[in-house]
Amino acid sequence: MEEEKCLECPHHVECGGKNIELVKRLSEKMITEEEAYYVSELFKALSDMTRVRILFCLLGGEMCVCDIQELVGVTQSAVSHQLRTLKQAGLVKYRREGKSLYYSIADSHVSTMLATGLEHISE
Amino acid sequence: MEEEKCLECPHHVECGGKNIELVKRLSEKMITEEEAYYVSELFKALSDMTRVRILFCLLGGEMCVCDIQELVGVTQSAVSHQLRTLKQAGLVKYRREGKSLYYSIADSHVSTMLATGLEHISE
DNA sequence: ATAATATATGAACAGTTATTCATATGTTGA
DNA sequence: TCAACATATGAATAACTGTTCATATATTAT
Repeated sequence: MEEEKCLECPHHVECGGKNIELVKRLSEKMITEEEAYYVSELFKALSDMTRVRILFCLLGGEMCVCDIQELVGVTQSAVSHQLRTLKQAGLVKYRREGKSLYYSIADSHVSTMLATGLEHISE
Repeated sequence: MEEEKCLECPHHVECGGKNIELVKRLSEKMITEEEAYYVSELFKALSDMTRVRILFCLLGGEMCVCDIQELVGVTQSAVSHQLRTLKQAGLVKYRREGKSLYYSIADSHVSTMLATGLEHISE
């Protein structure tokens, strides 16, 4: 079999070369490094058990920090640190009412991701 | 104002006590520790830039390791390690064809989560 | 059987992360 | 202004994670 050498990606001659077109096509409309970074940062905010539990609390409606602390069962400081991470990732928002801060889910994407994640592990 | 002491959660007398009912109701149908753990592990698998880029590659269809390596631009070893993480999280599956292993997205939940994540950061 | 190719794996190191502790900030009522 | 409460923040530490390097396994062709 007369093998034709591929100058651009010689590797694929070895690999069979079948996917050269696919690879080239995809690499053009591939997600950018920047997008991939932000997406991974978003999921990183969802990658901790305490934060997941906080978010599932908030699915029931807005809640102040001390109530979250009560439900999740970790220290005030830990909750506060984690809420900051969630806020920075755009997953929660808050409003002040007197001495208390009421946190809530930022938008419907968050609920969707949590629901989909829960579905996925239930299989 | 005559304050009534709450024996169960004295804390909430200070916090206003408004949310005692909410907290109690939610804590019953709260996500379990086990579920929260698995959900967080799932998102942890999505929390790395390299793995996100791999998954977005695979949205275009199944692909062998060397093609992924080409598109993502990291070493073979790194791709392989990350594919293992993705496989363990149930995010990808694979089939063998000759010397090559063809990886693909495990199910529609994965595409949903990626799409929702990408939407979320685009705002 | 041997060589070449495709992929996986284990160990090690550098970088990152979650919690804890102590303390600071902001709000309310007296 | 002061005390009490609700929450945030900074530093420190222990645990975890991703990459690299070297090597192992599996498949195919000769």
